Amino acid sequence: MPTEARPGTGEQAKQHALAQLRQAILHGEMAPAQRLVENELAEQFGVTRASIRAALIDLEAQGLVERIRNRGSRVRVVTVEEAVAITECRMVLEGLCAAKAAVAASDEQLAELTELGTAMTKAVADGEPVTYSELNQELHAKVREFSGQRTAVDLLERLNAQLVRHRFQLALRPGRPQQSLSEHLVMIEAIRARDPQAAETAVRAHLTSVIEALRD
Amino acid sequence: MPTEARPGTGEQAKQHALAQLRQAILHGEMAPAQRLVENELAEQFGVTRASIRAALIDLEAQGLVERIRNRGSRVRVVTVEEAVAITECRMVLEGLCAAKAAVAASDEQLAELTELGTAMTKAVADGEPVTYSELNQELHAKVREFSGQRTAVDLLERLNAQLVRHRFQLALRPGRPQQSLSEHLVMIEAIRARDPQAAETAVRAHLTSVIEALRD
DNA sequence: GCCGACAGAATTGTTGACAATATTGTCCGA
DNA sequence: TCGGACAATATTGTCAACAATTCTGTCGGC
Repeated sequence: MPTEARPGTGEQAKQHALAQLRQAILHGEMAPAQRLVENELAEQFGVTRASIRAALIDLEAQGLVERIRNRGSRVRVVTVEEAVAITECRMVLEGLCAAKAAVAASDEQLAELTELGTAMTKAVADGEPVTYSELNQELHAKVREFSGQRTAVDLLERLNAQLVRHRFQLALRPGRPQQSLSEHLVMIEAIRARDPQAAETAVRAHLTSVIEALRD
Repeated sequence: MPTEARPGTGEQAKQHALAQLRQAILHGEMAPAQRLVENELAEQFGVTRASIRAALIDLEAQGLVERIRNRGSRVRVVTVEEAVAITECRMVLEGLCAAKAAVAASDEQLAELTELGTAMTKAVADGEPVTYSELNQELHAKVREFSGQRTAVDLLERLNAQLVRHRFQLALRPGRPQQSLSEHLVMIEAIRARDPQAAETAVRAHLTSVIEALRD
């Protein structure tokens, strides 16, 4: 998945440079259900309509945009129920990754997790929810990476991309970081102990809590 | 995901008619690593290259074909390790579905599962591995359907599509249907008992056994 | 005043041709 | 005979124009 939007020198594949459209959506620069007109996008990004078209097909497959026959494309809106369903899938898949990571991670990687844990603790103590949210994502990403389960990682990245909008809301909720933090620390500890069963349980407990929070 | 290939009357969207390419791959009509030249496919299916192109992008997102810059497309070959990784993901996701189905299924739906169980028992007794394999898939599909978890179902269908080639090999292995059958019956019983925990455990036990079988 | 039909505008779907790139085969020299 | 450079070929990537479809606004009839 070439999400690297680095059109700097070669500018060889403009269609890949259009993965910046993906970034635009992920960064919330496109309104929730904004219409995506191919011509406008083509002009905006300085490429041809065919490239935009290919990019939109890609994004549709990733569940980020919706395309209706002869009617155009919109950025897909994820309802709360969908967000819950997605998070349920995340729950079991990340549980799998955590269990694998507990077995497969190197000692250096374990140290990285520990480091992240202290950083997150500090972020919560300092009352910086944004920093915490970023560290949060980094932690989950590292666990996925250390699992070596490429299939699960692919699926999870696809799922996570659909949740950007809901994630922000969650991080800013008062009291939420505190609960989240303790759950994460349990998770890290389980992986450090190289106990796959405990790691999976911890991850599922955490995401169960996220689901409850999502339901408001 | 409009995989409905029904070009019968309108023949309106040729690009959708090209989802028959998907069928061709799934039915094994394309060699394992066969080259897929856009021009050839365009002529073969009687559509333009642009449509084929869009279809290939779709199939790439589904993990069925591989596309390399300026080099073309091939049908993706799934190694044994990948098949194991995919099945691990299936394991946790189907576990989720089974747990949900145990709670959400109607009594009629439970009856359907029971019926399938007896049919599978008969197929094994009669020594018909092909019939058994079909019933097997039907059972898994029904469990997914009854769960009402659309996200998980989408992911699972994507994953299953990548396993077609390996599935056949497995079903024809001597002794395999017998073991598989008993695992399936446990699974059905757990769902009928409306015990989500037991259902998830049963599914995971079954797919763990499949993974071991995959490893030869 | 309301409803259906019709024309106009906007947008996507499709087509064919052209440019960029990688592979393959060939030729020359050592 | 072997190795490297170079041309020929095949294939994908990109582009602009055309056709088909859908939506919008207006008009005429009831």
